[in-house]
Amino acid sequence: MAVTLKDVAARAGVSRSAVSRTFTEGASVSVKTRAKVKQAADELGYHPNALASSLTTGRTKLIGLVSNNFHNPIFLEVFDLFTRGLQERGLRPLLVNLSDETDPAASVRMLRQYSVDGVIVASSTLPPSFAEAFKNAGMPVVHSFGRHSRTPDVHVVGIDNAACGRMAADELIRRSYNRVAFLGGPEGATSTQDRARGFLDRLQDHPEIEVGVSYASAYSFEAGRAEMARLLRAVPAEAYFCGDDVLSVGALSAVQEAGLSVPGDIGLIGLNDMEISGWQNIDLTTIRQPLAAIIGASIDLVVTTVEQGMGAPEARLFPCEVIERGTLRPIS
Amino acid sequence: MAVTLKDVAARAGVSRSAVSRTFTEGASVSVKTRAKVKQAADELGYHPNALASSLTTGRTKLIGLVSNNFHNPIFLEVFDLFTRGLQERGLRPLLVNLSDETDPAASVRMLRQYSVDGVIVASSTLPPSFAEAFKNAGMPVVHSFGRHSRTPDVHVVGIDNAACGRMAADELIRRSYNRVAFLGGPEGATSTQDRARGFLDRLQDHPEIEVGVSYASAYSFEAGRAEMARLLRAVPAEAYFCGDDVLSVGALSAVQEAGLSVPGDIGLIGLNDMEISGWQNIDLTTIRQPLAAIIGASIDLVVTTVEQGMGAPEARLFPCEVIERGTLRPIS
DNA sequence: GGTAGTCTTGCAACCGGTTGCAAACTAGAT
DNA sequence: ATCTAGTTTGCAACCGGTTGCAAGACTACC
Repeated sequence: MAVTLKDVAARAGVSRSAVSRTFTEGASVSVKTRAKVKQAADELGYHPNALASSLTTGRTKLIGLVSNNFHNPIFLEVFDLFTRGLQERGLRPLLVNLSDETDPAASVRMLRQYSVDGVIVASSTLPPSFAEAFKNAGMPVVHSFGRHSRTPDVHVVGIDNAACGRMAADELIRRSYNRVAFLGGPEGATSTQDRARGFLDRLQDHPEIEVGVSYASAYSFEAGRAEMARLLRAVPAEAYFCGDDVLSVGALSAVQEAGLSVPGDIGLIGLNDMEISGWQNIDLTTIRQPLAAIIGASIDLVVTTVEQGMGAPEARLFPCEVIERGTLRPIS
Repeated sequence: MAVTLKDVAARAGVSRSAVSRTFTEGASVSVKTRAKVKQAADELGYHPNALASSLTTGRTKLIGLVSNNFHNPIFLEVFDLFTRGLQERGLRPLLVNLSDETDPAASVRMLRQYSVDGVIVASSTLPPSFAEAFKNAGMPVVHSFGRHSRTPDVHVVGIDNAACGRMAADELIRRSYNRVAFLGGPEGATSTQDRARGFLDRLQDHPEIEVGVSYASAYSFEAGRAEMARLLRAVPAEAYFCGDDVLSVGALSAVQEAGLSVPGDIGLIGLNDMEISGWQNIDLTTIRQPLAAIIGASIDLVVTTVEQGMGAPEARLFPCEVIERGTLRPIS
């Protein structure tokens, strides 16, 4: 059925090696031979089998793309950028969904069986041990959206979550809110921990401002809505920094359902700047993660790790910016 | 670096064939040998290389998952369901993003190079020729969310778009709207054409109702918003059937920006029931596609095609249901 | 103990490529 | 025409597995 090297070789009247070399960058073939081979290949519709060649070259050009975030709309953008970025570099994403997994072992095994060249773990909720499991199995790995650490064990690309927390605090301080709070994602997520830390740190300099902290059970609309509804039953803060846009939208919904207005009664600032946040009927003030830069850097990093081996684990962090829309009151 | 058959064979004191057979379902190995091999394999941390074995077996367990829909939130759910469904069956999704592609040739070549066992084209906007290109290259293929046709050229799984159009029309008729309209996606998308057809067909039975049709330039929030804004500058209909939820939300935004209310001034019914549509601050009345059923059937179909070859092309269509929320006026 | 039938096993060839090596060829210099 | 250096080429071994085949081991039965 499929056309192989041998067929092309026979048709072009050359050896199999000649055909192989014709399709190998930088191999030694004469112009004449190459032309003969090319023509025979075209006539037969031949294309080299990437998997067969991976056997000898040790490269599959397959990159495992591992995530557990299939409910946060931001991840559709993430997948879009990853797949395009990888494709542009001639790499193929092998997608692994570990929504239900708590143990990396199965994924490690699977990606080893497919001899992926490298692995990108794209998640802000998976613990560092996941990425490390891949590293320990000898695979080049990058943790995107992972935790910033001074001494990372694997390459990490993302944002400085604590800095974002401070940025959110500054934004609320500038707008003279007197009672503010952090509405985080799951308490166990490192991203939430770091954002909370930065937020609270900065507010320590302002003892006149009252500060609260609470956590939603997940990074999801429903969790944000439920937590805000709970908060509204007591005396709510004047403004909330939500640990993620999807939480913000949930919170926004709860506030509106309670008959209160945003930003009139309660101010909200999120984090991520997902596409939906810019929709005019959401119009969320938020902190934008430079997604494209993060993903570009993740791919670069995994590629150089594949090519040159892993040097010292690196943390590449990108600065965020406040996107001002309509959910915080204006600066007075 | 990696542990191979040979290493295990040496350690267990058996031939390579024995090791291979130990890991092959239904092969003939004695209990004793199997035990020896298993132990040696465990000690060495051996796992068979899936790609190497694919060379002889002709099966990679790789399924190409091809899409161009990376901006409609519904597709995050789609990817979630596909990846989980494939994983459960021991298959791996190789993701192909052809957002910018107009020509299937490159994707066909690439998926052939990786010897995928089958291909799933998941898109309601790609023309049938894309799926056919894979079929013509000899790959088992299923077009999910593709066009229903009495004589399909490839397997198609999805919904009966014309029936959905009729369903939307019925819903508007039941609510006694006198001036209704279809607000479609891109005019070239088969899904939009069919939905329009069903909608208009049904309304032909009601000559007393005034009917309009217009098209947004894409299945996107912004396109829906722009088109609705344009419509509002003239005399708008009383209720719109939007060809997709993401269009509906855009339209909703435009209506609200114009200072009008939904469903007070204008009614909206969408199609898809994406997660966001259920968010309380969107609360969109819509027609739900049974996503899980469609995706399950797509996987089943591609699997049986891989195993038994492609019989007559089949169209599996699933019924939709109206999800009543808050964007149509109550039945009077 | 002998024999037929069934299991198990290793050999060797093969899947579709790549690559080190040495032979064959080419071109240039003398 | 001869020699040298550099290219091009095919052979054969290899990547990590699978599998048809025939020989060897085992079981059961007479």
